[in-house]
Amino acid sequence: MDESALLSIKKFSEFTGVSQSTLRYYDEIGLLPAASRGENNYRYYTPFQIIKLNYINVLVDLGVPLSKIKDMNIDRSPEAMIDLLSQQEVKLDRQLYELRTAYSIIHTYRMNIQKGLMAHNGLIRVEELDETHYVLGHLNDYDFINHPTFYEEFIRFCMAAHKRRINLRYPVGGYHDDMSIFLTKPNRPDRYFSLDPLGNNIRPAGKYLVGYHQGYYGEFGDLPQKMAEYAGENNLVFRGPVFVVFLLDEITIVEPEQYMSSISVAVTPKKQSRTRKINN
Amino acid sequence: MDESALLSIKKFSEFTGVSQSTLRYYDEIGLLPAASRGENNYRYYTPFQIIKLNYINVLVDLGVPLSKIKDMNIDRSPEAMIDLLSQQEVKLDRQLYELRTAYSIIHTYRMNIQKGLMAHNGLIRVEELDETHYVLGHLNDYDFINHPTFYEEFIRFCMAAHKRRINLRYPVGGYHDDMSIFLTKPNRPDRYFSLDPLGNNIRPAGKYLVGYHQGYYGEFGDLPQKMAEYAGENNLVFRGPVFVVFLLDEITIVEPEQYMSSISVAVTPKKQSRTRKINN
DNA sequence: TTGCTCCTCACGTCACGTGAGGTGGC
DNA sequence: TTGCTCCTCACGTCACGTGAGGTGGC
Repeated sequence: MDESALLSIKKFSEFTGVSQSTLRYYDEIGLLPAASRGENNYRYYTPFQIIKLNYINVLVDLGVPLSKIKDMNIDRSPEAMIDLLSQQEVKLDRQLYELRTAYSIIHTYRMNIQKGLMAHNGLIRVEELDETHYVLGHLNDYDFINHPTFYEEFIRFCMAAHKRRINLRYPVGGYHDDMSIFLTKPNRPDRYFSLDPLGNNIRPAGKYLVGYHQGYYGEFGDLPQKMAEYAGENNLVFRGPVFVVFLLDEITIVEPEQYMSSISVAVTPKKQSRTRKINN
Repeated sequence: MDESALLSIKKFSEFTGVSQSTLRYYDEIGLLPAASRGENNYRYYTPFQIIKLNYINVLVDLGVPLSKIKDMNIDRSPEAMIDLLSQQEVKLDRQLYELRTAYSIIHTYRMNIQKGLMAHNGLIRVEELDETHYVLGHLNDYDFINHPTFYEEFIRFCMAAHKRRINLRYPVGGYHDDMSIFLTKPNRPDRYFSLDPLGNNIRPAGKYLVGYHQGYYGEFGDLPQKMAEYAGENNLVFRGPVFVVFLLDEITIVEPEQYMSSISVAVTPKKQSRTRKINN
């Protein structure tokens, strides 16, 4: 190949799509030194180096650090390359897992915010909810301290969560063993839970009575009673635990009075002759 | 909440899983200032700040820059949060695409290297190959320059590839229109191609005669003739283009004499009475 | 005196991007 | 003289991690 085929850094950059500053950097660290230097100290590259740079780009895209690429450059072999590829694949697996987690966090938060925006204070209605996974925290103990409030037990839950490997990246809510307990002590959930999609606990799909309340954590006003009345009027029986989820909280709202939470509890129709539905 | 509940930086770090240096950094940039400073200038945090930090962690995990989190902290609203989540989702989509590409590059390279390691010079055999996608380059012109070789046309292909948006991250090979052309000019492929899985061209699944050659690019010795002889002896007819793929090349091998390439061409049994298979 | 927790300050990281200020040939 | 391409050198980036050297109370 004759000298006339030498490429200036501008041409080389254009042919490869790699910026001039990157080429100078690769030259500086010895990863891809210019083939020669002109009298004016200009860098000149051979077309052959396009292939070399291309190979570097492959490894860069795979997330291999430049220092490792340099090492591989000197000491390469099929076996070493297979090892390197396998190592990178493990890293990619980790990244993929983190990506999936990020997607599901975004999904969960966006759903909650949207529900919060569409609700209004005191709204009560029956909703068809999908299956939801979650992680349950420890039993709350409201006697351990002189002034045990909803919020302080919640802090305790957060403090314990890290040790118990509960993922607090997902929204957290209050869990009452059943509706009668919720009615007597609405601001003292038996436990807290995290809406982790990888959690072992499952809230099954089905009909739920959902009430929405605007205001600070754990203060529900007359909403619990209203929900009980609603159920009575519509011949619904409460089944299983009560879930309190914070749809709009300090993450999105400045004023605590505008926080929005939802209370969900599974319901089934009451068995009685008036409904003519004895065999359901 | 009384003062006794204040947490030293060590405790706060333990409860949240965030390192002390990170906490000092968040304090420094005003993202999460310590609730108070002791007489000895120690940082003290309130348990309430666990929730705040937790919220910061969520956004950090989503890839939001700290400066943006700080802005959101001051000026938050459900709508702003939904916007932010949607923006991050677009970024994640991009990352996911790049991850998938990286996986398929690793897969392609590893397959090639493994095939190269298992082959030996002069090996010829029929293989059942899967469907493969690829991108075809321009028609090579061996008259444009005084000394046109396999390698120099390859360089031209690389130089043109970037402009034609051909992804050179995948392995590249030589393409001959059919076996008769390959037999007359084995070192002058009609085109080059890139093994891009997103390419529009498809090499269908089926039986291929594959020959392996050890040596420098474009020098195949008597392998083309041997492949033709093998086909004749085994009553095989060549169909369609010939693909030359570099299994072991400068990326993995130091000595050019040890490069390994494969030549693949589709084959079908010759229709003749001796095989008693007239109706296939 | 030793050990512990905390502090600040400075520097390193990684792969470049971005000027500032200068050169050499048309 | 102007315009173009190239050069080197220094500094910035982003989110911390890692010492060095010092403090304060038991």
